[in-house]
Amino acid sequence: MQTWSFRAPFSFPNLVISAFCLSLPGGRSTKSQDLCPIQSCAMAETEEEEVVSAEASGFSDLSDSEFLEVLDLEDTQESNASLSKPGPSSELPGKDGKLISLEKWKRGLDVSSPMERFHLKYLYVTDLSTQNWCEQQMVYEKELPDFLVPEKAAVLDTGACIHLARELEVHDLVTIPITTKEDAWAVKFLNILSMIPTLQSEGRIREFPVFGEVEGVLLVGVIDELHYTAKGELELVELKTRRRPVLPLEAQKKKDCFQVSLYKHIFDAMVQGKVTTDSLIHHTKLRPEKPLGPSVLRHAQQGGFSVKSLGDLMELVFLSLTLSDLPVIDILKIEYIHQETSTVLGTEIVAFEEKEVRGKVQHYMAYWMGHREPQGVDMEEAWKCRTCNYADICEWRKGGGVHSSMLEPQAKKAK
DNA sequence: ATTGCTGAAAGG
Repeated sequence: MQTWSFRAPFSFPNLVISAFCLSLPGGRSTKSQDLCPIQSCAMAETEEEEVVSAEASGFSDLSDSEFLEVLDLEDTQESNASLSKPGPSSELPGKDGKLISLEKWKRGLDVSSPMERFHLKYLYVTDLSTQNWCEQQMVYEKELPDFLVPEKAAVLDTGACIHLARELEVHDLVTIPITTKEDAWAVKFLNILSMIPTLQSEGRIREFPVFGEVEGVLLVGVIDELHYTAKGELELVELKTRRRPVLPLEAQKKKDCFQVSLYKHIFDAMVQGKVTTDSLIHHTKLRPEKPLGPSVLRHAQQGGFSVKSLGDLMELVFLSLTLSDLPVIDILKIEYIHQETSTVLGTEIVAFEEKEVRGKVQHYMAYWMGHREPQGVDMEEAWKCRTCNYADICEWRKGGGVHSSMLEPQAKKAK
């Protein structure tokens, strides 16, 4: 059983409180809720769903988080073997008839795109911002998911916890049991349907889901906060919490700017009606006619939406996005705050450069579509390797700034 | 006749 969080407006009727059902045997949940002391306090148990509210605050220490890292070890996966071996492998056609796996065949020939190789239907916005930091590192993370060193994990957990606390300032979280991906998307859509009117009436929402096809790939993300300023402009705020009370380096800022630029790119497309249900269905392979689960249906009804299928819900979302007088995002703001003290370390107002963003996205997607090899960082940014888990095995480093699969054997430094 | 398949971000 999985669960998804419905972001319930404080005015939402008939909220039920309930037990948390997360029981992935052997798996690790990365949900911030599970780590965050604020939530364990807030858990009350009655029937079937759970509401978390901001009232039970008072988090600060995160000693459980290291413990959770241990569970991560189960997450292993096959190590890549075929990558360095171009050309047909042992599974040639004809041998014992017809049992050739097309997938393996293509993989052996190195024909498939990274999207196919990693079995990805879509990418997260943060995949692309990580790619902006170091493409090669991002590839290794997909290829050989590794475990964060505990200290790094603790910083992430603290950040997640602070974000959760802020989210709970503007709505409750109701955990909804789901069984299918259609249900998961339905909850996402219900969140959108309830957030749009909230933004228009109250002027502020947090954790707004965005999605849209960009350069042929579906991108999915969540906007930290959207609000209207005193002047009536729509402002996006991305909060970045930091372990140390210092401003980020330029490379970090660049990555964060790119992240929020992507959000605007996608959000604007959504409210302009450029994100179609057909495109979404095409990429996600969702089945709009598949019946929704009972808990999702109940929540839809509670929200006043008379829908029977995911397709209905998608239509509503499309209409709500395009007919609610939502403007495009006027201002992109990043706030850096110190984790421990909440001191504001700095604020960036990002100038949205559409052409530049498009160019970068095209370049990044070219990798995902299999049109080019991944690249690591330039020499000047080799300092990034210092904190990279994959530095020891990195083919980019071995090649001295060129992917070693691109090097001619003889061409290697004749000294 | 059968469906494999993802909460995104968390920070450097």
